[in-house]
Amino acid sequence: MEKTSRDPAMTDVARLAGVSHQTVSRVLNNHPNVREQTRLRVKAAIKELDYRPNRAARALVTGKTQLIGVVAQNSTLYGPASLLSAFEEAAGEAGFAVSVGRVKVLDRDSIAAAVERHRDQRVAGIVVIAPNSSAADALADVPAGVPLVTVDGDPDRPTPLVTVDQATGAFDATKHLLDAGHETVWHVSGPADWFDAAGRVEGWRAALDAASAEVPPVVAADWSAASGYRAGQMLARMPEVTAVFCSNDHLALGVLRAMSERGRRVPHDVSVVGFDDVPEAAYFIPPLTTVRPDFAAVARETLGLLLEQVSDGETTRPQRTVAPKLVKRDSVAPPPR
Amino acid sequence: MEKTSRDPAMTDVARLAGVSHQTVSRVLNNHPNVREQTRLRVKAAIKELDYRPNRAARALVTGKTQLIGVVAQNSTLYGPASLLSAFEEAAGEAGFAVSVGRVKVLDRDSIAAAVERHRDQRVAGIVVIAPNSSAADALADVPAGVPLVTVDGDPDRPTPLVTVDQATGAFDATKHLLDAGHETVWHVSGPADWFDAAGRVEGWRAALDAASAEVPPVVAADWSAASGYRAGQMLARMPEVTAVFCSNDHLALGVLRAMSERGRRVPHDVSVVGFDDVPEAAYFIPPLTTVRPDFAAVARETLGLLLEQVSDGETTRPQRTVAPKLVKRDSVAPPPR
DNA sequence: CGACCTGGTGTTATCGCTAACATCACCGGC
DNA sequence: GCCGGTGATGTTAGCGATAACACCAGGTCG
Repeated sequence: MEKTSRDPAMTDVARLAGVSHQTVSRVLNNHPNVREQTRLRVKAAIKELDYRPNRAARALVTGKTQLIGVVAQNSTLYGPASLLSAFEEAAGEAGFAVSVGRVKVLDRDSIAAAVERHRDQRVAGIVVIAPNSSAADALADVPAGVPLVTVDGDPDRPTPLVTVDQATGAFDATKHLLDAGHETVWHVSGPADWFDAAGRVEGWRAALDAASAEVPPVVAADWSAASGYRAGQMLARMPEVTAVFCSNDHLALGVLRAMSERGRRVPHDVSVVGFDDVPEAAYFIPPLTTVRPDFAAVARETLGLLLEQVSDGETTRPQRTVAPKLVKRDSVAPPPR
Repeated sequence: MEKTSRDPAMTDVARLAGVSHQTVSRVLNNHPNVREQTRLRVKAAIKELDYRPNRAARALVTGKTQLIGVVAQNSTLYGPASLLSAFEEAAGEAGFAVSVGRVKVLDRDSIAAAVERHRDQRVAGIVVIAPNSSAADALADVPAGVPLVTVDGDPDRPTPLVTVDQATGAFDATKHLLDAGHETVWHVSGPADWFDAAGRVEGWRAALDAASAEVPPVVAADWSAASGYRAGQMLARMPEVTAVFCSNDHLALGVLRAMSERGRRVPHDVSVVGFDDVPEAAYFIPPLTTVRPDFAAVARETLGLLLEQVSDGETTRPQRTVAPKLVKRDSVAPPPR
C-alpha cells in the first residue's frame, strides 16, 4: 500500500532519472553544464511524475519570489480597472503571479498597510496605482530597496512612473473642438487631487493658449456621472457654452443628460468630448467623441520598468508615458451660427 | 561593520527575548502553553526587530499557503469586475492574499492552464468566476483535492457554487413592469451560454406565466451597448412593445438610445428596466430602473465556502445564492393609452 | 510518598530546494 | 608524462519555519 501520496519532489525525479537531485535542479534552471542526454532523461522523468517545483522551497533558499504585488483602490472606475486587468495579463505571460491588495481609500495609512502586506509576502516588486496626491504621499513611507513602480502617479516625483500622456490627449481633444470652429472650450474636470485630472486640465489650457482662445473657469467635479450631470445643468443654462471637454466619459454622460433635459441638442447646439473610451461610449446619445488611452501599453511598460529594477537594482529611464488617441464619433460639430 | 543586514529571522527574535525559536513560533501561532510574561517578552522583541515571519519557510514545512487563486476573464464587464474587487477585499481582511490569473477567453484550455498555474503556486484554494458553459465544462478537468468554488457558474453542477439569484431579480423586474399596467414585457437577453443570462430569462418567463401574460420571443444579444442598440432598433419599430426588461444596464443603454432615435420616449411610450445597477445608471436618459446584485455578499459567501473546504475538506451547504434588489428610478411608467 | 499528570520550555529533525564546494574523467601542452 | 584546466556530476550545508518529542518542575492523588 502507498501512503497518501505526497507530491513528487526533486529527489523523486532524480531517483527515476538515475541522477542526483542537483542535476535535476540544473536542468530546471537551464544551467549549461549538463549533458544533452542527461537533460532529456531528467525531462522525461519530470513529465512522467508530473513533477512541479515547490516554489516555497525555492523562495526560501533564494530569498526571491515570483510574485508581484499590486496596490489598487477598490473601485470599478473604468481606467484603473482596465489597467489592472491588462497588468495581470502581462505579468502572467512573463511568468509572474500577481497579488492584488485592494484598498478602500487611497490614504496614507491604507496604502502603507497594503504595501506592508505585500512585503510580508516577500513580493519581488510592488506596483502602486496611485492616481492622486494622497496616494503619492503615502509612497514616501515605502522603504527603499523594494522595487516599486507607480502608475498614474505624481509626475513631479522622481520615482519610476508610467502614465498615460494626459496632457497630449486633452490637447488633442480641445484642439479638435477648436478646429471645428468653436470660440472656446469649457472643461469639466475630475477631482483636483488626481494627477490624471490635473494633466487633462493642463492639456486643455495649453490648447486654448495655443489658439489664443479665452480660458473659461474650470468646472470641478468628481469622476461620476452624477457630478457631470450637475456640471451640465449649469453649463446648459449658459448660451455661450458651445463646446465642452469632459475629463472622462462618465462625466460626459452626465453632461449629455443635462443638455438633453434642457433641450440643447448635442452636437447641433453643443459639442462634447470625453476621455477613456469606455466600451459603451459609442452608444451614448449621441455616440461620444473621446480619447482612448492604451492600457495594454501602460501595463507592458510598467512590467518592464519593474523587472528592470528587480534584476539591475537600477533603472535607466525611470519615467515613461504612453500616448492616447482621439476617437472621433458624433458628439462634435461646428457651433450654431 | 554589519554585513548587508538580512531580514531578522525567528532565531534573532529568540535570542533577543532569551528564549528558543520554538517559543517564538508558539507565540506567533497562539499556542496556549506559553506563560503570559514570556509571551510579552517575545512580542516586544518582535516589535523591536520589526520581525516578519517568512511565509515561504512556513509554507514549506506546513505544505499550505495563505494564497487564494482566482481565475477570471480579462474583461471589464461591470459584474465580474465588481465581484473580483469585492472578493479581493474580503480575502484581504481574512488574511489571505489573492493571486489573479486572467484569461482571455473562457475556454477549456485557457481555464485549465490558469488553474495549473495556480496549482504550481500551491494555492490554498481556487475560485473560478465561470459565468458561461464553456467555463463550466473546463472545471471537469480540475483534479479533485483542490478546494474550489465557482462563482456565477452552472447551477446544475454539484460543485460548490455561489451566485446571485438571477431568476428572482428578473422576476421582480418583470413583475414591476406588469404591475405598472403593461400587457406583457419584452426581454433583451445576454448571451445564451451565460448562466446569468439564462437565469434572468427564466425569471422573466416565470413572472409572465404567473400573470398569464403572453410570452414574446426573447431578443438575443451579447452584453454590449452595441447589441442592445441593435435590439432596440428592432423593438422601437414595433408599436405594441411598451415594456422592455434588459439583461444588463449596458443593453438597456443601447435600447434607450435606439428608442430616442425613433422618437419613442422613455418612460412615456416605452418602459425599460436593466440589471446590475452600474454607477452611471442613475444618469442615463432617463435614470434607469434596474436590479442591484450585492457583490460584497457574494464575495463573502464565496470566501466562506472556500475556507470551509480548506479546513474541513468537506462542506455542508455547497450552493448559496444572494438575493438582488430592485432599484426604482424613472424609466418605468404605465403604458400609453 | 512515589507514581503520574500537566504546563512551560528546549532540542532535533525535516520540509524541498539552491549554492558552494568536492570529485572525477578526460584533455592538451610543455 | 605529469600538471592544470574544464566539463559533468555528486555531496553537503544551509534557507526559516513547524512538528514531534524530550525534559523538568510542581501539583495531585491513592
